[in-house]
Formats: sequence, C-alpha cells, structure tokens
Amino acid sequence: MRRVLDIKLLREKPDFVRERLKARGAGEETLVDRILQADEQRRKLLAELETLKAQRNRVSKEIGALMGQKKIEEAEAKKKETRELGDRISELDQKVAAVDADRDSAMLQVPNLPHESVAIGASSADNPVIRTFGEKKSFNFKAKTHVELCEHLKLIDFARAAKLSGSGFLLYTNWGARLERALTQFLLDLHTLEHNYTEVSPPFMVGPHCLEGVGQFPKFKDQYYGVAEGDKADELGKLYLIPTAETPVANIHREEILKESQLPIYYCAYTPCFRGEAGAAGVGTRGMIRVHQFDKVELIKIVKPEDGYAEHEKMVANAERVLQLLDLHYHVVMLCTGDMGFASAKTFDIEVWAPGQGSYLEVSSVSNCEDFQARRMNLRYKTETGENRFPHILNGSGTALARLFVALIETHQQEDGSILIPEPLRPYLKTDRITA
RNA sequence: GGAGAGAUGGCUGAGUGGUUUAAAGCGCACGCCUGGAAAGCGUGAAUAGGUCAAAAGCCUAUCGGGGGUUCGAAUCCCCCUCUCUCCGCCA
Repeated sequence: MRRVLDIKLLREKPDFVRERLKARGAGEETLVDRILQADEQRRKLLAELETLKAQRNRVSKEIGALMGQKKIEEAEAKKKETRELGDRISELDQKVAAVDADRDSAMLQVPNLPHESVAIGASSADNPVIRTFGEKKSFNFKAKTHVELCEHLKLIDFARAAKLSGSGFLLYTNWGARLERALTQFLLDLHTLEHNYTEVSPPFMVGPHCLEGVGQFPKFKDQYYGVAEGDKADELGKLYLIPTAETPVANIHREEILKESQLPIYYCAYTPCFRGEAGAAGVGTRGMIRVHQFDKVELIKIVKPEDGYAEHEKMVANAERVLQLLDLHYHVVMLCTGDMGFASAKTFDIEVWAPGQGSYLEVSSVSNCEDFQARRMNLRYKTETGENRFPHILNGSGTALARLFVALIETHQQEDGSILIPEPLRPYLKTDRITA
C-alpha cells in the first residue's frame, strides 16, 4: 500500500489539491477525480468483501470446533455451505486488487504540492532571485573559457574521453584530476566538520524501488542508465546507475520507524552521478556543463515536519558556504511553481557565475520534499506520545562538481593562463597555483 | 556459480492443517509494594485498511515477498528475495 499524497487530504480537500497541482501547470489536477473515484469504489467493495471474510472466518472456526468433537457430518455440511462463499470472496478480491492498482498508479503520478510560499510561475523565467553574493568578475585581459583553460593546462582530455565512452564524458588528467579530488575532499570536510553532517558512501547502483521512493520513478524513467550483469537482457530493470546520491541516501531508512530522538538526521555523501540526458541541449558539444557522468557531494536531511523549513534554509546556507569560501559570485533563486521538480514542495537553486560562459550555472538545488518521499518509502518516526508520523526529507547539492570546477577555473584564471587557487582549497591541492 | 540451512512481534524463541485470540523468556512503559531502589506481583504495548462526526468498539489483512491447495494456512505446494555455513571464482 503506497500513500503518496495523503489520501485523506484528497478526500477532504480535493479543491485545495487541485488548485495546488494546477499551479504547477502540468495538468496533473485531472488525476484527482480519477483517484477519488477509484478510492470510493474501493471502499464500497472492501465493506462487502470484509463482511464476507468475517463470515467465513466465523464458520471455519465452527467447523474446527465440530471436527474436534468428532461431529464429522455436521462439519461436512457446513463446509459445503461455505464453499461458495470462497468463490464470491476471490471474485471480490480480484476487483479490489484492480481498483487498488488503478488508484495507486494514479497516485504515483501526482507530484508534490508546492508550498504556499513558492512563487507562482510557468517557467524558469519566473524564478525570483532571492539573494546575491559577490559580483561578476571583470578581467583586464581576454578571459578564456573553461574548455580553453582545460586544454591549455591539460586538465581534461576531451578527445580521449570521447574515444573511451562517446560524447558527454570527461577524462580528468594530472592537475585536473587532482583538482577534482581536492574539491571533493574540501566539500566533505566542510560539511562533516563544520556543518555536522555524517558522511556515508552508498552503492552507485540501486533497485527501482529506490528511484520510486524519491519520486524519480515513474515519471523520468528515460533519464536513467539501467545496468545488466553481463549481456543478460532480462537483468535490465533490476539495477540502475544513480542519477544523484539522493537516491540511495534518502532511502537509507526506508520502511523504518525511527525514534523521535534520532532526528534530525544529517547525511552527506560523495558519489558520481549518471544521467542519460536524452535530447538535452549541450550533450554532444565539448565542455563540462552537461555531461553523462559527474561528481557531486550531496546533503540529505531527515527532520521533523515542524523543523522542515528552518532546516531547508540552513541547508541552502551550507551549500552557499562552499561558494563563499571559494570566492565565487553566485545568486540564489527560488524555483517557481511551474519549474519545480516532481517530488519537491519548495526548491532553491544556487547558480554560480562562470565568466567564460558569460552565464550562471546551476551547481546546487536544495529542496524540501516535505513528507512526499517519506510516504513513498514508508519512512516514519514515532513521537514521544507514540504516534507515527512521516518526517520531512530534504536534499541539496553541496555542490555539483563539474560545474563548480568550471566556475572556479574561469573565475580565478590569470592573464598568463594559470589558475590561482583560493586559500581554503590550497591545503587540499597542495599548491596555490596551477600552471601549464 | 555449486551444495546445504534458515527468515515468526523491540530482541531471543516455541509452534508442521482447526479454541493460536502466535506460547515462553528477555527487554520496555505504567501501577502496586518500598524510606528509596532491586526483587516480587499486576497491567499495557505492533502495522495498515475499513466502519463511525469523533473516540471507544467492532471487522479485515499482515509470521521475508508473491501465488496456489483448503471450509480454514505461520504450518502443505510453487516462484522470488534476503541471510548464514561450506566449496568455487575474484579486487
């Protein structure tokens, strides 16, 4: 049994649910009627079915008692009487299962409701800028793009990466590889030592239930890489490469009932992220902006509902801290209702300025999914009073690496083509400058 | 990959077709007892769904998951998943 949105909310406030879904602008509000209809039919059938089952249980018990008393004939008579009950029951059972399946599949397609504080809008053009740090870097020389810098400093070998895996993959070389590793280490240390996250290192492949749990299935199935052991085609669908560490990490406690005292839980994790990005602009062109595999340090929180939005703000601040320490100009935007992800109730994106691109790059997306994911994965916690509740689950990039790499080298490039390393990163890279 | 054993409540663990309403123990909560505690005694305690304005109550389902046999399944049959032991392979 999956509860995605609370079925009770749908029953009691269908107009509210429709209105909130409509704000997303994708037409999911039409699912509400289908769900309510199936739900009503289900309950009607259940009432009948359960009455019959109760009757059967009663008679079966009587038969048992008669058998015990060796009253075989009376028992046989009752058996005959009950036999056709079984047929009615299995018939109704099948009907209920069908209605259940219909209701659940419709409910799985319903996205989360936007929080009331989210700006109404249709697309990314309507996302309000919340705050800004630093300013666009100006150069008194002709600034290079990250592709030029990577080639000049031999940080990335684009051509050989394509030889290995096709377009959209990166081969980091020498200082490029070391910079990537230094950044990863820097991010993990920052979040574990200063922001109190517990580091975990999860599997990079997960079963479909994990994707469903965080709301990445069933909607975006074509974005993922399915893997098979050997060439066995029938293995496909058993495991998927993770598109983000959110997928395994948010599912760590699925189907558990946590103690209230265990909350809040803070996890951070480094993983590579694999994305099909079918048809997305940018894949197939050279560069690091949109690739099939990139590194990321992810932040996950499991918190009490009343703390959800305060924790959300803190998580954004944790991600912003990365860019502040690396002295990179960025702004924070709030995703409007029409631009939010499927599972999210409220999302802030952090976009970092990349001078060579002349544009902002999304390096972090911080979402409060409220109890949407917890319902899908049946994760609850027990309050002091013994009540089981769904926690809020939050996720945020802290941050995505390939694009951070781009912003860093484009921002801190020098006239001679070298990269000046920001002070906090030097202990990790063990140099203050990357030169050709 | 091969062979074998297993999966029962918070935990240990009994239960191989019918008053099992899942024994017993441990642990937990509350109460009695006590100067206070321990011991002892007693009580309570799973999850979901349905019914109800709501609660109580009642009903249904759940003994790893799914299906089957039966009037009736923790128990019998089939499939799957996972765990353990041994062997093989392997960083």
